[in-house]
Amino acid sequence: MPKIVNHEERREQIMAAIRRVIAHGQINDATIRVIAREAGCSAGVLAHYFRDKDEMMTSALRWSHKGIRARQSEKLASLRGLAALRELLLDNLPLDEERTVETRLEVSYWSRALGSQQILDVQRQEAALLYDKIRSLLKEARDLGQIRRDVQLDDATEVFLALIDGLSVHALLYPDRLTREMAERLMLGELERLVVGTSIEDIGPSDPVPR
Amino acid sequence: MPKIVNHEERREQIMAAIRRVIAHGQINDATIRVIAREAGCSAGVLAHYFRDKDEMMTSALRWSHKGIRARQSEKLASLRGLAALRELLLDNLPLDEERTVETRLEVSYWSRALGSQQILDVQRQEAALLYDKIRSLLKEARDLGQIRRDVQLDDATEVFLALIDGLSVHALLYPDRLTREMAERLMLGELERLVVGTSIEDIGPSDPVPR
Amino acid sequence: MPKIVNHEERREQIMAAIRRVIAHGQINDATIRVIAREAGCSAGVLAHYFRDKDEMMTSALRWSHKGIRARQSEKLASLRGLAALRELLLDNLPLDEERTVETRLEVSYWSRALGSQQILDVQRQEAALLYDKIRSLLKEARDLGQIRRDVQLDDATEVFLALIDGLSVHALLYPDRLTREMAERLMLGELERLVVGTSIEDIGPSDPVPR
Amino acid sequence: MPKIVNHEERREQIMAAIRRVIAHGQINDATIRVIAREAGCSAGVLAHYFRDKDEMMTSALRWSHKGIRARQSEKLASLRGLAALRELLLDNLPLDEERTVETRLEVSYWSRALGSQQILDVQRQEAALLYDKIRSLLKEARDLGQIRRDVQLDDATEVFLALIDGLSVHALLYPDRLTREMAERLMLGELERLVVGTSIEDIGPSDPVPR
DNA sequence: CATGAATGAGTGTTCATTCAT
DNA sequence: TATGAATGAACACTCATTCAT
Repeated sequence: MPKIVNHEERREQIMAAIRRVIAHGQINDATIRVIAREAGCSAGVLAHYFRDKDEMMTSALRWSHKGIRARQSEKLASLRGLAALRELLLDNLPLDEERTVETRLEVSYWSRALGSQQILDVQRQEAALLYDKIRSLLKEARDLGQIRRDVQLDDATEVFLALIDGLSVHALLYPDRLTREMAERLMLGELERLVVGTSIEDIGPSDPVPR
Repeated sequence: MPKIVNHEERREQIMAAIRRVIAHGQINDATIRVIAREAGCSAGVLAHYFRDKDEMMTSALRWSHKGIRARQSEKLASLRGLAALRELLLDNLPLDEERTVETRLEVSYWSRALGSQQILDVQRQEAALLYDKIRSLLKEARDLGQIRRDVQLDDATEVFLALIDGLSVHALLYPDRLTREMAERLMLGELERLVVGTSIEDIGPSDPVPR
Repeated sequence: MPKIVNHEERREQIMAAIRRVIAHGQINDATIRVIAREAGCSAGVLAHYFRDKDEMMTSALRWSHKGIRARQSEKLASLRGLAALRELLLDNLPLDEERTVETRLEVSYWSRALGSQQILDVQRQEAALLYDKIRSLLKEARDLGQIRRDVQLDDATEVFLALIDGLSVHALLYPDRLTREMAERLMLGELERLVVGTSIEDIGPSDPVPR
Repeated sequence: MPKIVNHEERREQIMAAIRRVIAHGQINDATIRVIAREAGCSAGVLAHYFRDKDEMMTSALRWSHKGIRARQSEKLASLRGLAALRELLLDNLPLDEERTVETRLEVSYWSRALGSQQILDVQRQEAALLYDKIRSLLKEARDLGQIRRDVQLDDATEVFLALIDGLSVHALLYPDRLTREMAERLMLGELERLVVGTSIEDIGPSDPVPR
């Protein structure tokens, strides 16, 4: 029998290497050779696990999205409505190292998406999932009477999505101006505006996560 | 000093070529040869006007910023307070072809900024200018009694900056989801929230620009 | 000795795969991986049956020659002199799919022979066998009084060998110009020139093979 | 002004290098780096003169054909009919070093033609030119009463083409068996068969060229 | 100033081969 | 035996840069 290798596991090791490379520098640094060195293998081995570099990069993006979704699923598992929305919005900000890396990756791929339909599709699809999640949580919160009845779901969703990416890119590029604390506070402030009668603080502390 | 005029003119032709190249495809397509062809000159000539490619790309970014500032200066020349702020916020959205190209360029450079201190500095500096402008207009509007007294200037400025880039990147990548009209409406909606007693419509129509 | 039988059987499967690969495309397409896939086995297995790729390719050529010889032996088993020569000459032309594949293989290896003494030796050896066979059949035909007494055996043999490969390569590369029918007719015409007093048609029909 | 380089001259230098590389070894040895070294320049420079390697190889083949045609044009300039035909047939055999190199090149490309429509087209086109030339000279010779009235032009042309390539490939691969002298003699013998009443020797000596 | 030829490092990719399992 | 993972060199090609003209 041949050397037993978990194919998917190996792919993930390589995708993790891509992630680290992009996290350290810029996406253009992610060459086959650099990725291979970061993954601790030779350049040729990458060909066993990815058709070509495009698939490697696209897969790395999808894999990052998958990880984010898994974490958010867990975080939101026991939450509903406003509390869940609050967790989701904050989780999409680069408030710790892990999420900062995710944001770097995302921003890096935006520029690639401008020239690659495939990458654009991956991002569009993921953005649509986030859109749906936010919108459904907004609706749930409204149905639960946690936020104002007159909130326009579609508009509010778009604004939150814009704030997520806007605050994220600014916290990433200008961390001295927009600290993690400020980003979190501003996002919570926007959420509080929708809340009926009560202050956002009543929802509970952000960290640790309320359950 | 005709030489200097020609020199700068030639630089601008080249930077305009870079802009067009990035507008068509992605920033990685902007190679020396492609830029030279787009500028209608030979590849070697670029070396006379720029130290190296990094300076070329950085200069092209600065030049784009300069053009944006010039346009906004003109638009805001006869406006004060809320009306001026409104113009400024809308001008920073990709609501026409020209500004869409500017947004493409900006987003493209974000990914470069993650690996280049020089580009990062250029963007940080420009962001600081926009920050100051928005904040001072917010203050002016508040002093004029156009917006609520309790508006936190720094926080509101950050939120508007986040909305600018968040709505911009979404309008750029997902134009089917976030149309230009929606982006404009959502931005105006956020501004309206700050206005005292009156609706945003009272400020005047967006197009033509009120003077 | 069943192992040895299986071993040779496996070798033949692989060599048959090489033949099919070359038949489809060009000899440079015959990579280890492609051959393995065509043979329905893994790439590594080939190392068990051939020292290296050179031996694989050389063996495939030898195997093709062996097959051709076997077919011709059978065809000529009950023939003598002119009739046998006629069969042999026609069998060396790409007049059906099988022999077209053989010709593709042969022509492909010519170019390899220019850089590989080993392949050159294989081809030289096979060419010598064909030379001897043609010459001996010519002599037999002459001794039988079927062809003219003044035929120079060596010269005529060389001319037939040249016609075989010349007509073959042209029928292969330019089938629209030199059809199979023309190639067969021209070869028979050349043979007829040697025949005494009688027409080549007297020898008998070409298909089915006279016995 | 830039360094003045005769573009076509430089292309020819490179194509000559390709020719030499193939002449020394096999066509697969003709890699970009080897060709560049043989041409005495860096690998990158080849990109200035050829779109890609395919164009390089195809151009080298066309250039070889062009040289052959030029030589034959000169040789045949003052000849007609049988004498011209004789010169043409002999010129297409590898009877000296120059023509041996040409033959090596041609045989090498045959195998490429099996997988490249472009190369096949180049060869087919050249073969068609040679076909036309031989046929027209045969007709001229027949009209001049130099060869038999009953010669079938198309058939005879095909036979001569087959002999050219057949004798060439054998003289190339098996020079010990088929010497240059034999190849020449056999070709002349085939031509003599067509001549009326007279021996081929009456046409004149082969070298020097009769004028 | 302008040219474009030339360079050489670097790109993604392919491939024959080796080897632990 | 058989596997297929791994290697590392070689491949064609691209690119920013240099420089003689």
